[in-house]
Amino acid sequence: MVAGASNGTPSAGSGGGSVLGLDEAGSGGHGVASGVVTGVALEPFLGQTTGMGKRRVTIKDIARELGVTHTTVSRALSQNPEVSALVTEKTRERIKRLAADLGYTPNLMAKGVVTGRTGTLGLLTYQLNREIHGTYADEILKAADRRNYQILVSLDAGAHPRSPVFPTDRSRQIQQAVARGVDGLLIHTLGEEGESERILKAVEGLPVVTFLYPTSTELSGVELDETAGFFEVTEHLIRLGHERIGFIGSDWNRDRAGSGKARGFFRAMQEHRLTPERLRATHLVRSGYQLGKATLDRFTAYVCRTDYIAIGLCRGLREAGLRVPEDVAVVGQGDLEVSAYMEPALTTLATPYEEIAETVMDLMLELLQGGACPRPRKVTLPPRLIVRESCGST
Amino acid sequence: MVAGASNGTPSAGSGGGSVLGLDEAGSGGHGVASGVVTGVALEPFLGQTTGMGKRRVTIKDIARELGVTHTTVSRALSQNPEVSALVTEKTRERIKRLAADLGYTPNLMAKGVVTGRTGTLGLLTYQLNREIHGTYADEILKAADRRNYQILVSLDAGAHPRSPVFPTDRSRQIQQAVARGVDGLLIHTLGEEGESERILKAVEGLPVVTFLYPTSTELSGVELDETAGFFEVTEHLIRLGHERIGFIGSDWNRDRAGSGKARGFFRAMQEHRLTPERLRATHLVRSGYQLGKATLDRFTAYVCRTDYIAIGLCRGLREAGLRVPEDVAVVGQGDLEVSAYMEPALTTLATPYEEIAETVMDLMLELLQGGACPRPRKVTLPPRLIVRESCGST
DNA sequence: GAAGCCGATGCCCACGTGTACATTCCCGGG
DNA sequence: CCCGGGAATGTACACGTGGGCATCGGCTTC
Repeated sequence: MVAGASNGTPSAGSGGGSVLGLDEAGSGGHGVASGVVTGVALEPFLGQTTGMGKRRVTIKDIARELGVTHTTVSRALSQNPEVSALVTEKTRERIKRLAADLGYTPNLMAKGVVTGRTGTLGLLTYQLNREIHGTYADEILKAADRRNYQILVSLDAGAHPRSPVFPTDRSRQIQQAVARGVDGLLIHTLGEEGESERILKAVEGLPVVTFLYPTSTELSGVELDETAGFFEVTEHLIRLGHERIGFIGSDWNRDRAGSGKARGFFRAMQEHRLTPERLRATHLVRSGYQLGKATLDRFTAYVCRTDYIAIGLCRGLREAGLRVPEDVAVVGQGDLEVSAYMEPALTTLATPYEEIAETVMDLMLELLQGGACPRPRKVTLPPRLIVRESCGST
Repeated sequence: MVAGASNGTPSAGSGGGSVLGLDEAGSGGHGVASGVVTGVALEPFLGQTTGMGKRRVTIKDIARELGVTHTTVSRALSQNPEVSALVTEKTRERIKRLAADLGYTPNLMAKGVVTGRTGTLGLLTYQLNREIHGTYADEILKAADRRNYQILVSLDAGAHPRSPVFPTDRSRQIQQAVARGVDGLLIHTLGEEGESERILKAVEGLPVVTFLYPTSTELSGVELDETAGFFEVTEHLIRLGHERIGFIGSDWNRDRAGSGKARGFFRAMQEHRLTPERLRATHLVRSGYQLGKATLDRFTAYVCRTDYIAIGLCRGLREAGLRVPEDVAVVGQGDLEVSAYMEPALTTLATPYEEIAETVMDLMLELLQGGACPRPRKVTLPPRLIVRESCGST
């Protein structure tokens, strides 16, 4: 069935169904049959191996060629300087030379069986086509690469696309990663209360670092200090002379993502003896847009939960006859790629992705070296205020 | 030293030194000294192993407990029905039961050492925070998951962020993935001419499937039939009565991404005896915007290389006093998440991400089973025209 | 009743690598 | 000259799993 029509005469215009064309997109479950332990297969079933390509070069090959034992070769190529010092300078050079000539690459699986370490970490994350999640993944991948670690990515396919924080049971993904032999797990945003316990149970003592919203007290994690960020951004507006400032938060009660942001806003307002007021937006651009058209001149400034909402809000306000930033100030959060290109360019709280990723990796390495899980550590990083045009500088 | 300020009083604009104490944040190369083979370390150097948590349960444990040999346990838990049938129903049940109770998870590394297969594939891709790349990654991950394969992601960190198709030497990433023991490699978009040979050399006979722009004749790949897509979309406009249609393509001569699109457009125009005309946009939204404000009523319809350009164009046209779609029709390509929410909602050529991912995985499995690389196969899939509002239906 | 056969299981080795311990070699001090 | 000692290398085993072959027991078949 694998064969596309590549000729130039396409078949009418797919006009019918949903505008978005999501048509219950199928390609179902692929019939996972006999689960061994938990009812899910951890690995594909590979028929009999048909002698795939040429065999890889091993240390034994090098040893035979040079008339030494594989032990000597192993030592000569060891990453550990103490060990590689055990072999004569001359022999070591001969070995390295031949290894390079033969194109030897160490078999990390074999190494993993022996040492129990693989140099691979599992990353549990959500849909990568979301700019934010994608950026986190990017930075984690880069940070890991700098430390010579590789990343096995597991997508939480069970998460509902509509809600960015939707708890699902990720123990299957965890189990797969563990079986594959990851040294530790990096987890993007925990789900509901029970999840940390489930995770801890599933990983069996493996180091775990969470990021973004790590609520567990038992797991190490890096958190974004949204309270501090929204405090700062609110103060920024107050310094600019605004007094009637509205906060556009989430309408989702269970969404813990909103609470820290609201807290920072409220705290700043109260500290300056101003009355904090809160609006709610469902999600994404459209919601902000409607709000912008409706609220008119009740406020002189808005603090938005996300850039998405801020973008929609700006448009709505403009259509309602208000100018941004001359009449109304708007700030967002997240610093999307488009935010800098908006007119006016959006003032926003940027997430320090790279710093977070670096910290996540540092915590992980710490756990990895510190042996049997020391007390879990929490790190909180503040977002960075990027002042552009949408709140009228000075 | 790792301790963020989590109280509500942020310390001025976070301008000063690094909050984390990472000082000179780079955390550079991690002191990769003695490259073994090519001068880059393939693995992190892990000090001596400090007895990490509790030992995993192995088949030997199960065997000892039940008074059988590990061989019997291995067979009982085998994925291969022929093999597991070798064990008595009763014994098999006892073994499975105990395995479940003990929380046994197979050590896939050990399995990998003996079978030469790991059930892991490497994915070489570009920055994931781009919606398009992220979506490809998402769908590849899902398709792999359905087949019980796991994905090791390598980012082409060397690629320049400005250009989506920037050739860099990815042999290091490939080498790492190979060492880690992937069964095959999925590669997003080849770079310049020489790259396919370099890749083939680096993988040493490992199965490779490329997607999006696979130019090599030696590697299997799944290609998007942009020519057919742009032919279809152009015909669609012609059917709606348009005659003066402009194509907004790339200004980058070396960008092979543009050529297929242009070809489809030109072919459709010529077939209907119309004069094809071509404009060039640098990149992204702004470029389309400027074009929209400038060209005025030279055309009644525009075919844009990407949705980004189409979005900018719409805005530019509107500011120039033209209504979309009443005065001018606009179509894009890519079906971004926002495209459906624009006003007017954008008519566009959607990429069949899921279908592509499924096909990529099918090709890969074919290579994996077919043994020593049969002739490389090419599959070409057409994009799907999604008719919304921006070209005025009927 | 013996030969043959098949089903179930055990024994042993292999995979590629790391490492504790044993061995060899070389050199200097007595 | 002998012996101690350290440096360089080899030997042997381990890691967890899979598979070829041997073994053992019970059944059928003549």
